[in-house]
Amino acid sequence: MVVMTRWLDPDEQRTWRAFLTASRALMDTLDRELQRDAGMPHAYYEILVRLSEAPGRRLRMSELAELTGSSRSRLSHAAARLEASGWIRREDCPTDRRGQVAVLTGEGFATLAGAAPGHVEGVRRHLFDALSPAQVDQLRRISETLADHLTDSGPN
Amino acid sequence: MVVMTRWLDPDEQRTWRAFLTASRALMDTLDRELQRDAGMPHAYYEILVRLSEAPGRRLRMSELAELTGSSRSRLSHAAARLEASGWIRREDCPTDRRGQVAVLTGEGFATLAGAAPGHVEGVRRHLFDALSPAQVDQLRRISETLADHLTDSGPN
DNA sequence: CCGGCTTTGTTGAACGTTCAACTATTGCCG
DNA sequence: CGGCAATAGTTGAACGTTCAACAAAGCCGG
Repeated sequence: MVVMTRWLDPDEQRTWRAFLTASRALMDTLDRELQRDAGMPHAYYEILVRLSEAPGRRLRMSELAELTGSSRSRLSHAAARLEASGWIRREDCPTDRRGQVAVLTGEGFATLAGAAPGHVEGVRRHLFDALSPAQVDQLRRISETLADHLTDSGPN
Repeated sequence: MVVMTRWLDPDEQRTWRAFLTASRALMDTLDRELQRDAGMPHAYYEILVRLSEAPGRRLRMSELAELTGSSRSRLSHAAARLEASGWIRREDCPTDRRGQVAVLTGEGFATLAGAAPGHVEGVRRHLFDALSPAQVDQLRRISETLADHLTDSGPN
């Protein structure tokens, strides 16, 4: 038999909408700041960050896609742009002839170093400054739970 | 004097990344589900929802933009597409000759009614089912705090 | 009532993402 | 070894968003 939809009760509704509003506003704000101050969207900033943290400042496209939570296609397009900006370079992978390795250039690192302080300020100002330490802790647990839950039963 | 950047401590770092991962994964998942089941992105679904809740199922473009947290431009483009799909219609505003009123069509309402159950299931499954009642409450407070904080000192 | 300032909404171009199709290579199982 | 599914990455088209520029109408002080 067809199961009746369990609609959201008023509290759930309110939570869901507040979450939507807040996360959208937060992301939009940080995106706009980053675009203004560093000329790149947040997604591209994240790519540079991940590369900067990797040994040799280099990562397989595949791993980079995994780490940044983006599709291979998205990363490919992004890499093309980042390469055109001179911030990364792509090399053939020595151990897998199908593979490519993205490498952060000096210029890319410098751009990142220039953008990071402002961005961190933004994250602090718009996120951490607004919350109590207890709330930060709650947010971490909630986020980790959700992330686990979503990657388990996954993209289906 | 130039103030040294206050970097994120390890806990904050972890929280920030978990939040990024979780909210991106959640939105991506719901977006994909909605695209698959109803042929529209989540942003457009929200527009239809807001219209369906308004008296007369109609709203000024301006208010609609406010409610959905989108720019006027974004809403204009979205409205053009929604109109092309036959889900909304635009009329001149009787009281302000500059204004336009977006009206949900019968077809739009029907599409929304068809999409809603599946979407609500998705929200329940991917968000509420993963969290304890206490966490849902925490998430609501956190989100409302953030939303307030972001609209106060605002888009600057 | 006139001049300028604001508000409303649209437009086009540039950008970023998605999706499906495609190539090239690798791994695997008989 | 030979065949074939799986994996790595790219591509182009369609879509959605942003940004700056714009037209049209309202508002408001003199």
